[in-house]
Amino acid sequence: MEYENDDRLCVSMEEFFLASENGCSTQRMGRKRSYDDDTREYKSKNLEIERRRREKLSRRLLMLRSINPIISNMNRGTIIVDAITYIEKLQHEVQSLSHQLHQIEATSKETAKVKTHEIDAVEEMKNWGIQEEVSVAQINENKLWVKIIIEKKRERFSKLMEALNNFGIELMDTNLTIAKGAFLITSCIQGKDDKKLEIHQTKNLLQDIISDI
Amino acid sequence: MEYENDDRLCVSMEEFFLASENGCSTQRMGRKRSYDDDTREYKSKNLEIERRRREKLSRRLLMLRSINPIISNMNRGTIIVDAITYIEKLQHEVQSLSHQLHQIEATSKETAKVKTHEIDAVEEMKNWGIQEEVSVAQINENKLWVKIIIEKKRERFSKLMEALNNFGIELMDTNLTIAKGAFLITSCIQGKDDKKLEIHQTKNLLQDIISDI
DNA sequence: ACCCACACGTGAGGC
DNA sequence: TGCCTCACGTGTGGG
Repeated sequence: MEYENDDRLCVSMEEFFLASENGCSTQRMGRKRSYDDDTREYKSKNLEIERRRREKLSRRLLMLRSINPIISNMNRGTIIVDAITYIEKLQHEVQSLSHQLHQIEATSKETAKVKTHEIDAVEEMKNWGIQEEVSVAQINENKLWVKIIIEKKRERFSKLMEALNNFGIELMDTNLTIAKGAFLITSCIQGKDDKKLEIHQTKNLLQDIISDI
Repeated sequence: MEYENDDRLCVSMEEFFLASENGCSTQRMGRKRSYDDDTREYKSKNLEIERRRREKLSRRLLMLRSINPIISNMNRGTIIVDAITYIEKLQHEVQSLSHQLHQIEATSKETAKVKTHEIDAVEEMKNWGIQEEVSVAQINENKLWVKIIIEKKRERFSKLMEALNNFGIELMDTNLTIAKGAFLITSCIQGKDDKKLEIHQTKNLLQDIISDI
């Protein structure tokens, strides 16, 4: 009678439990007795409120279980202990991940700190009257010769070589001279996999790369 | 916690029914009294076990609350709902962090993929009969001249320059030639802040650095 | 038969 | 006062 507005969404066990209880229609014995003797019928006023409270707590417990991917059993106790272990697992995971991330960030900050040591390369180049320059010449059908003079910047040489490698250009007998705030790079280059390199295209490519790094 | 020496015991079944029938609310006192005279003493056998169960569940709930930094109230219900929101927060955090890390890792994998292109530097050096070498010579009171021939490895030149910079050694007019699987590095060096460099110490330092990178 | 987990109704106590 | 939360002892169904 009191169960007719039971809109709980439960899963198998409890649902079955409740359903059987409903179907059997056996009320609790104490309640039944007090209901038979209808002269009294105390009913305690707390009954429905308490029932709502239990219901709400049950819903929340199921909610807690539903967002936990690791469930060993659907006992009330194991739901909580599973939640605890899951929270600990997540905490460790977050800690580990943020540690890794922080470490990576620290190393990048370290290199950034070193970068501040080399601010005046442009000034030095200007003082020595050195101009930036990109020259490309043909050696033979497959090979080109390049000469690059650029401002000295940290990692710039590595980045240049990497970029050329990514564009399918192979470097041979490369030479790098660092002096007076400038990089002087000379190298023979040729395309990988018999790819032909054209002089003007290559020069434009080099200038594009250099302006990016 | 203080329930161990709680000597309130249960009322017998008949007594419970009787109390319900009469609507009389004297159950707890009657319970104690029924324990005092041991002629009745039904005790239901489930009592202690159920008490243990409640106790355990309470402990676990407290445990769940203790590992949760965000607590709005220590109600039984709010503990659970706080745990739910905390788990969701942690899940989002893990997802975000792993996403960031995965992105960074993807870029570093890109560079690692490039590294596989340069596995045979040692072979090439051997084929050309090139030996690794570290030479140091004195130019004047403050300056040394160094010549280094080492196997070509990615980032090795940058690391060497960085290491020397960290050791307080300034490089001038550095020259790097890359050919036949080897790096040929020549440079003038001097100590920063008028620090004197000794030939043998410097050579040992160079060899230590090279063996590390 | 036993054991376990749950829902129940109720009184106590805090605010 | 009333409202809300909790612990209690118990009945009951499933394994």
